[in-house]
Amino acid sequence: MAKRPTIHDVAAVAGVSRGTVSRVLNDDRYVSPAAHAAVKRAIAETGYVLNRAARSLVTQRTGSVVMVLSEPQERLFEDPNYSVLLRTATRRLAERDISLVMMIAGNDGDRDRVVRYLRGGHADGVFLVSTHAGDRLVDALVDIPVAAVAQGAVIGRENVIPYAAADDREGARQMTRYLVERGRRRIATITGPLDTPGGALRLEGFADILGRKASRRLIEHGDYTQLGGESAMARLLERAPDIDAVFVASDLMAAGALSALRAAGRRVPEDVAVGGFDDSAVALTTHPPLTTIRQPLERVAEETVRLLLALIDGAEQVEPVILPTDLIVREST
Amino acid sequence: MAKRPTIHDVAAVAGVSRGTVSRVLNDDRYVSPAAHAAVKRAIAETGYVLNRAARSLVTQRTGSVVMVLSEPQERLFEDPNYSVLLRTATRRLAERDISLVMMIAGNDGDRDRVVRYLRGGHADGVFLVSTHAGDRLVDALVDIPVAAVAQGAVIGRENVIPYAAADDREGARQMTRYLVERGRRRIATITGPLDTPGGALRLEGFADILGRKASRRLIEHGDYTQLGGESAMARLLERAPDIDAVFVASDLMAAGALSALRAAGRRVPEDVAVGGFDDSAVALTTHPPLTTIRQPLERVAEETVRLLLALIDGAEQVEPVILPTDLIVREST
DNA sequence: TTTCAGTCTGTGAACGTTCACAGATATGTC
DNA sequence: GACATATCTGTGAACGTTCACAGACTGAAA
Repeated sequence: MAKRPTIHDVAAVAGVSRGTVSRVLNDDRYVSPAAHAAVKRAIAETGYVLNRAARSLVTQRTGSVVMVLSEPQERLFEDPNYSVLLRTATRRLAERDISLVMMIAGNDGDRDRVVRYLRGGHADGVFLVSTHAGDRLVDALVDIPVAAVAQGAVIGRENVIPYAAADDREGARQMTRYLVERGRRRIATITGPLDTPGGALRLEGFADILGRKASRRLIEHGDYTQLGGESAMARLLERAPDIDAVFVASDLMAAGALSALRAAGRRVPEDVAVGGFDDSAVALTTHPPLTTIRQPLERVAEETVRLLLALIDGAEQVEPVILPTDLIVREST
Repeated sequence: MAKRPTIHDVAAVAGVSRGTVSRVLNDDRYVSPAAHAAVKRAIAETGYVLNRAARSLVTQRTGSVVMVLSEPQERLFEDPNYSVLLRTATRRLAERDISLVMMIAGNDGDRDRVVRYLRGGHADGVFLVSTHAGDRLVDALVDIPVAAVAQGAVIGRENVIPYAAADDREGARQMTRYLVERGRRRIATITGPLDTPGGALRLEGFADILGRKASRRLIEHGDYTQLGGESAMARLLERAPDIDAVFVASDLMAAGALSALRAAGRRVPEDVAVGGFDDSAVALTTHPPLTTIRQPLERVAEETVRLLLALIDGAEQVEPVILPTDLIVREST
């Protein structure tokens, strides 16, 4: 197993100097066509691959960004949205030869690890996913000279961390408006945790349409899990047995709500209409299939990456991006 | 924004030499308690963080591992198993201060990128996920001096790439045996792609129990997607209308099968019993909830990581690990 | 012919570590 | 008391790049 060829080997084969090879590698100006060709040929011949560590050492850039999942285990486990995010971000970054490092920040120990990693300059940027309001990590971030963006607003830090997100509030309005138009009169909602944008903003959208009809009695909170949705629905039915529709802030919770309704002997959609949010894969496996709000997740991920790259490239400031949602009507309403 | 402190700064503050600091950093022998304490204090005081690039340059180790998803987009999108894998691997590796880099190898261009990355020595190990038989990447891997393991056997390369996996074959036997015991007489199956272990081995397990009763007529193939399961079920019903049970090689496909059965007016489980595989989140959202085979995915991921770490630490060879599955009975059978 | 700007190339120094070695001190054995 | 051995510490060199600089060559303008 021969040693890996270095820039010196390439230079020797091409009959030029180290510097010229480096210039070719970095697409610098001022390289003669002849030298350029010779270097390219030498690279192919020797099978040379650049040593990133060596480059990093002098440039102070790493060519990598960290995706931080600030989420307790359970959700990550259930939520299929992460996959889309991960895949899209990996792809887009790979195009720029930037690699994506995964980190999980479920507890304070994890968080410290992330902070240490970033403080050590091991990454050029951070990509926060599903970060909750008040997350210490976000506060630590402002002291670290690293580009940072979030997928979905970080509640309370909207102006600190740029983000791309679906229009949660308008999406919730679309669904609520639709339920009203279908003649539903007593519409309840099951929200997500209120320290997440999906929790807070979707509730706001719901309230936007219903105004004072959105009474406390008709609002119940879930944790984005199926079981959470099920028990929230049960509580709702007990407190307000006369509801004829419910807007659930995620498809997975909606699946749970369907079980609770079935257990209570309510027919969907005849007795109670159920609207979800996400248009994830579950929306199709439930019976009946869910009417829901589709988020352009892939585009959200793409835009988030775009913002991050802009910051890494030196942009002083970037504007948040909010993308429109679509109402998808199926049989549950 | 002051410059980041280096090992020299720490040495100066602690009143020792570079070498001693390095020894403390690497838990080397031969450091006096006094020096050790002084260095620790200096590290805390200066806020020093090790520069990995510099270390990498001299040690030829990177402290990172690549997880390669060799999968076309669609599956990744739907399969929730990835999240478990990703989370568990990230956690376990983080404990050893090894970071996990994500790469996707959906097409040949991607694959070349991965090969180049590994050939460049940018990672100490590779973690293959859901690699299909005949994947060029695997062949390229043998020429590269990098530790490699797979989650799930790579069909045809079982002896080349060590792996950890659930006992697919025995799991399929458990389910098939159970269906037989419940008195089902005409049992069909919907397999996964036969170039994946989940496709091939689960079919083998099915055939192990049924013997010659597992006729071609009763075997249909899917692609692990819900839609694929739905159309496979439809084909099966057309070809063999008298079946009274079906073993589906994944929960997601089973969800599709349920739709097809409902569309054909068959009751589940009265007319046709349906058994899934995976015990993923979908198994609970379907109606009725699915009887299925639980895979110890978390342990599979842990074991895979363990094998990888062993190889990185210099083990010459490691043995594959196969973990037992459990039958989970719900209402679909 | 001289001067100048533009193009191209090579070279030394630096980035922040680890490693091998050499030297110094302490501990034990005959 | 002499010697070997174990423990501890500092130092120079190396890892493979990039960057700033200096010098050489070209062609055009004065």
